[in-house]
Amino acid sequence: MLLFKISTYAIVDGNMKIELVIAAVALVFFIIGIYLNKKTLSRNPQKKPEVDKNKIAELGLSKREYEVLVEISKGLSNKEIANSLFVSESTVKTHVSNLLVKLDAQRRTQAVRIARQLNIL
Amino acid sequence: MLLFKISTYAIVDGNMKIELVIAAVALVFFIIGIYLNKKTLSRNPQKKPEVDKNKIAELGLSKREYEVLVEISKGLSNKEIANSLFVSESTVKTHVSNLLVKLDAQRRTQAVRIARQLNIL
DNA sequence: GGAGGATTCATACTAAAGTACCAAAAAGCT
DNA sequence: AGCTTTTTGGTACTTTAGTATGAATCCTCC
Repeated sequence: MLLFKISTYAIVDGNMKIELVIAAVALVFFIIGIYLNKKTLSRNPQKKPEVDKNKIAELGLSKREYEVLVEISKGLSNKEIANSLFVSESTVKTHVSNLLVKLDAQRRTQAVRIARQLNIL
Repeated sequence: MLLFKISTYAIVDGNMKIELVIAAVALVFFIIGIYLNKKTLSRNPQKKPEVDKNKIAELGLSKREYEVLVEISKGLSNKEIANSLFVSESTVKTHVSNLLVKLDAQRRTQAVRIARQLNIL
């Protein structure tokens, strides 16, 4: 609107060709159109697959169980997970077992797949 | 440009307010700007994480080995993979072993993770 | 038609994963 | 403090995964 007013004044002053003024205004608004459009599109660019905390709670996954799940998805063995979480391998196995039941999975690989589909990874 | 010419003629006919003409032209080009921008952005909308066939070849993964890899990523056991590919479990094990070496993975879960990072899944 | 990779399968073995069951701390909650 | 869930860990066991090795068949390419 401001730009529009300015262009109007330019005409009132009136020593330029009208076509030029129109061309200039058109160009300016053309660019503004592109600019605004790009901005709105980049504001929410991609629906980032964020971790769905609600679903985690819904499944009854405890904090520790979820941590183990994350480590599994990294491809770690039970022993490696035990080290990274500072617990025994027995503990990890317990968590894994419970986790598989809650995710309705038979294997850890399947657990990862299901977890991905549920957007909790 | 066509639109521009038309608007010029309208002025030559000259019985409308100049401000209105400018406003109209501005609006039209504004919309055109948005439209064109949206079109170019939707032409290549999202860099879809497509399977990188080159990388598969680069790793020396055979057709069958890759198929096994895909089944692994679905969370299937060796026995289940054997059934789905109509081969024995022994064969699957062979493929898995070779596949792990080529992907430089120690476990199938790790293979899946690496494969994802390489965009071959 | 022979060379070589791919696919198939087997046996025998080791390692890892997973189950079942139990039980003691630790942490939260009211 | 008392109750509940979580976290921890153990033993014992079964199952699955993975390795090593060897070998037959199939396919393709030259």
